[in-house]
Amino acid sequence: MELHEAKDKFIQAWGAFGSQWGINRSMAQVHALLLISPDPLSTEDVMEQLNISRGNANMNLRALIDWHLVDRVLKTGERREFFQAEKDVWKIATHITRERKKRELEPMVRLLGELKQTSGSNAETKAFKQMAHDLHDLTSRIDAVLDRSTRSDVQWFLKAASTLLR
Amino acid sequence: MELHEAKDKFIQAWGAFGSQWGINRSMAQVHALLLISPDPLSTEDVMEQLNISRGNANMNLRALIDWHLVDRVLKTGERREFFQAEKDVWKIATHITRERKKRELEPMVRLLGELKQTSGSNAETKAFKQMAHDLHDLTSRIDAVLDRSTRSDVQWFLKAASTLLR
DNA sequence: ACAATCTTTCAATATTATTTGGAAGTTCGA
DNA sequence: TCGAACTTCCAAATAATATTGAAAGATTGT
Repeated sequence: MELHEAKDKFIQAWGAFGSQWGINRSMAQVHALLLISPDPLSTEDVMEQLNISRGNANMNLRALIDWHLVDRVLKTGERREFFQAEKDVWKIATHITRERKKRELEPMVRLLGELKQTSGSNAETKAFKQMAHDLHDLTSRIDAVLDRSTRSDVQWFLKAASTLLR
Repeated sequence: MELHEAKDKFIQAWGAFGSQWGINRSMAQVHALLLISPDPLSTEDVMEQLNISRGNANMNLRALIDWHLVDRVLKTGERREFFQAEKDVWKIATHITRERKKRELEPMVRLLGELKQTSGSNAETKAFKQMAHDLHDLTSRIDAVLDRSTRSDVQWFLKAASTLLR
């Protein structure tokens, strides 16, 4: 396959994949573009290559910086900023995981913790409390794991599971 | 907190959570409603309690059945169907994981496998191939783990990680 | 076979999310 | 301080997605 075709497929696929996971298509595409670019790109480069507006490029670049997936880079003698993606897939995975944990998992754990103390003891309330309890237990365990596990723990787990269990 | 307030909060939160993860709000809300209901509900019950149309209720119930998150139940002497959610949180997690693996992860692994063989050897192509290779490696490891890991493996991992690493 | 009751489909509509593009803001060097 | 070069903001436009509701399709008991 030719490079430009492959790049294009990758950008499209990453965009589609992202939008199935609640990340907007452009943000995922900008990320994809930076991921496979050997050098940092300017806002204009991103606009051109993806055919998106300046505002859109800017907003998504900022969001990616927020997520720690992209860094600003200054080139000496250049006024404008350049952007460069983190290329280490483990760091990418970690940053995405941490960010979503903070934004989505933690609030859910907190809510479930409250809900499992709902007052009452009829069948309906019992079913509700049981579910809140079980979900709280699962989500808080996951939360704890994400807090404490390191890259090497996860690598070990993935390796162990994918070889030992073969 | 009162039951009806708690139920409502849970349904809203589950709906919002779902939509951040690419699952539509109604599907997640129907799921939430069934999760906390001690008895199976009919389509009409779902329509009333969530204020959604018949078509919408029906479509999302079918989708939940597809995902193996909800079962049809027949009550003797009743013409219509009732619906009941799987209540075991581990089974819920497993079914969601398996389904998303099949729909999203597997196609991505396949694509990356192709892309990492792109022809060429200049800096741009090399950067691209490297990224495709790294992502393929990560995603296929995750894929392998999801294939082989059982409930008890995961429970063990979560427990070990959340207690030993404390 | 019919009527009653329930389920499914789908085109129209409504809602929500994303994108645009121009205006305002910022920074830097002369 | 000014103007050039760039970045950010945001209201309006557009696009994508979800929902409705009425009609068609099934199924069951008589």
